[in-house]
Amino acid sequence: MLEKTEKVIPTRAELTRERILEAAEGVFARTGLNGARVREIADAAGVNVATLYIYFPSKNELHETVLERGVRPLIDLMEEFSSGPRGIEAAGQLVGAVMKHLAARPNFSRLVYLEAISEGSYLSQLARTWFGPLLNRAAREFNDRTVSAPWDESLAPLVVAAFVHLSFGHFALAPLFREVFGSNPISEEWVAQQTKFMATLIRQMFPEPAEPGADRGND
Amino acid sequence: MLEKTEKVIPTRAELTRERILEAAEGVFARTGLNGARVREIADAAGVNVATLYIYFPSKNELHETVLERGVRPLIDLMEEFSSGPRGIEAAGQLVGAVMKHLAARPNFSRLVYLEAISEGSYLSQLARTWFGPLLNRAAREFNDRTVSAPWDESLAPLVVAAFVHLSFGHFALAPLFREVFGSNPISEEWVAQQTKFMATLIRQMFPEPAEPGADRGND
Amino acid sequence: MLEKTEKVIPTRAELTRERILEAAEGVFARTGLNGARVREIADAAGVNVATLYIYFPSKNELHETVLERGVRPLIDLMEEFSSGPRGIEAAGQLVGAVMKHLAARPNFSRLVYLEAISEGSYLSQLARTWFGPLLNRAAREFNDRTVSAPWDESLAPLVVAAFVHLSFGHFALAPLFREVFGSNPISEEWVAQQTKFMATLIRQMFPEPAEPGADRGND
Amino acid sequence: MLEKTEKVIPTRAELTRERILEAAEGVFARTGLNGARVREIADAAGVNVATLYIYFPSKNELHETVLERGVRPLIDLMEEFSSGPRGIEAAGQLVGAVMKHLAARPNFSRLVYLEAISEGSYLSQLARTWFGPLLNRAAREFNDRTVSAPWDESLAPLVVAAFVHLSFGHFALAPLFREVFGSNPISEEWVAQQTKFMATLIRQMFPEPAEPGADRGND
DNA sequence: GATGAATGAGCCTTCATTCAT
DNA sequence: AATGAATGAAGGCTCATTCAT
Repeated sequence: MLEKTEKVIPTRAELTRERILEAAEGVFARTGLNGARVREIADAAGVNVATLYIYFPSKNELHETVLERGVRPLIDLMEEFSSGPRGIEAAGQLVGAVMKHLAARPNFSRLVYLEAISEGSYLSQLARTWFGPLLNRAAREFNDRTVSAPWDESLAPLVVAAFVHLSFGHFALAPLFREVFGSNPISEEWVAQQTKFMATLIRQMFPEPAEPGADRGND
Repeated sequence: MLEKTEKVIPTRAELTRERILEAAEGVFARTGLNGARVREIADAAGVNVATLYIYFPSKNELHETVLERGVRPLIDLMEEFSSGPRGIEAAGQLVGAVMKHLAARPNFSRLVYLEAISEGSYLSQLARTWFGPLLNRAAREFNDRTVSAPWDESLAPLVVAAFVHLSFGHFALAPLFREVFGSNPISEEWVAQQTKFMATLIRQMFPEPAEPGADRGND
Repeated sequence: MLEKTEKVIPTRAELTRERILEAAEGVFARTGLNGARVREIADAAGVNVATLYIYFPSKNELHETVLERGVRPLIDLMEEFSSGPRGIEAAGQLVGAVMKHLAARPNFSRLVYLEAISEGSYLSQLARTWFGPLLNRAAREFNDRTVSAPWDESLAPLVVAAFVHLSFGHFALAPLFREVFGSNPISEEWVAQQTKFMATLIRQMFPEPAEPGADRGND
Repeated sequence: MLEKTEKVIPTRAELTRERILEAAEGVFARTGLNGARVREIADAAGVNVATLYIYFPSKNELHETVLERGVRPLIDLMEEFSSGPRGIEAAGQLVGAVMKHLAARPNFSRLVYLEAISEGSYLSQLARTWFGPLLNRAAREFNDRTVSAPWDESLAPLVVAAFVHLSFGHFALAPLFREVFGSNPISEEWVAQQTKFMATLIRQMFPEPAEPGADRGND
């Protein structure tokens, strides 16, 4: 777990700042940077608009801070795992951890998608600090390991991208699938199933024939 | 197919209308409904703002018309396939056709994602007229057919959703992956690979070992 | 009556022009010059907006022409009477004739009021060509004739103004009184009564006890 | 009387609001609701347009508030008089009080006329809350009292309407009569004369035969 | 530190007017 | 003579942002 004991008593100002960020995340996720109204964020945070401007110099910077606040835990996660062991097990655990984090902040996935679709100014930062390192490392690992048809080296980017689609996309497109299937993709059960689904896919791609006794029965 | 020979000479007005729709699709895809500036759309279409309002009563209705124009071909596609044969081959062909259509209109995927993320007013229409019927049918077919572990019935929604992620998401997230991998996901090669990847996944899920002679060679 | 036999066959263009003027009068009366929409006038006249601009160079000039068209008969009326006999009988007849004309074009009274209230550009023209000559002559005549208390010379402008209020105001304020009294001031009966009321006022102000046999029967 | 001592120090916001209302009354009176430019009102009030919209949600509602602000004193006046004594004296005093109020706010008469002519949305409210009660009561009183020819019951609405014409119309048509007679109807002298004129008319209509020595010779 | 009040800039929309057919 | 198509110039209204208290 992360250090929860350090920040013992948050200042009143820190609380206000946090409330604003929380409110902003929701509004940005729902309406996008352009559609978001500062007034609405301030109202949702329970503060005056002028107060909001004491904490953040502009709507754009607030938006950026919201994104930063969202990736930071993911970066921590990645670093944690990148120093740990590799292999299918580790991959599965990373996927699980990411899914858990995204489930805790469903708005973040939407923010990332909005940023990507609109080619926002924070996109390249996102690519550089998280998606880039993670996906490239995963692709390398995929290539180091893959052997059997039908998978081959050229598929690496697609495969790792697929996991982004299945994780972030799961939360970003949740409203669509809720409408289509009548049940909420963000519910614990669905998230758990989606996580399991991704783990299954990993195992399907890397049969791990060498390790007897493990992961029997899948194809 | 539908009459393509009747509308030989489009009216000047029809051309203008089409130009506006085309321009609007691009702007909406890049900035979302809220962020889109009518002025920018008009400029991109090469018409005066007032002209735009001769053809469309409001920005919102223009947006809706753009979405309608995007789904209609997909609906046609679905109907065409729903009356044809079923099976893995057909599924693969549908995936291919959809990918081809999405590749031809990369903006449309973005529009769908934006609509889903922002829970726009057209989302339920999208769910009702296309995603709903298609995905539910696909899920049923998946369940009719699946047998072997690790796949089971409860996975059906996730699996069909996965194909949405891999197709629409491929185009919607293109800017991110371009940044990450340094090459353009919308390029013909990548689209072809992604299509093949999805077909591979289908075959992996439905091994079809029993039916000799059927569905041969579709890879 | 006025020459109706001269304009035997009006040109098609003349008819169009007349239709536009007629429509414009209604729209201007209801919404004022500023509030009037050229499109609405054209629609009411059953012509294209561009057509309207063939007949009238601008909305303002159309407005002015409408006003001109409205005063011209009144000017004729005044000239007719100014060359005729004077006296109470004549005054009563003029009032009756004016009321009849205003009743036939209830919109015109409104236009005059709108022009006066907004101090429109045609107001001084109205004052110079009609209200001025008529009211000043009437005031002079009032002074020539009045004798008995409580009326005295200084009241002349007020008295003649009163007749403007009671005639033009009757039609201009018709919507208010319709609302208040539940019956339509523009109806024939009410107009007749109002005319009679004004005649009574005239007689009250100028008792004419000396002239036996005069002013008989006009009540 | 109402508490005039309570609101000792008006808020800054209250002052701004009042400034806007004052400015709006002038602009609306001159140009009508349709012709009025919000920008012009704001400029006249010395505030930014956005500020205006903090106080009033729309131009229409501002207009309505201006009208309300104008009638309220008249309603107070009416209530005051309706609980007092009746008779010619009282009628004369009411007329005088109304004239005084209208003279203090000459724009209000114009607003009423514009609303009546354009059959605005506030007209029926005006009719219900002020003109209706007042005129109907006056008409009843007229009928209760009148006896002698040439006045008879059916004239009641016309007679009370006449007083509206002579009071409100006096101010609404002021620009016209200024142009015609070369002197300003809104000047104190003219207003005083017009008030006296109306009082004379009242006395003419109700000779008050009981009081010997008064108003001899008219009828 | 927080807020009520205010504003410049800009956005969606409409309007009077023109042009090509 | 008439019209469908198009436009420059506002107009009403909102928004991100600032200032005085």
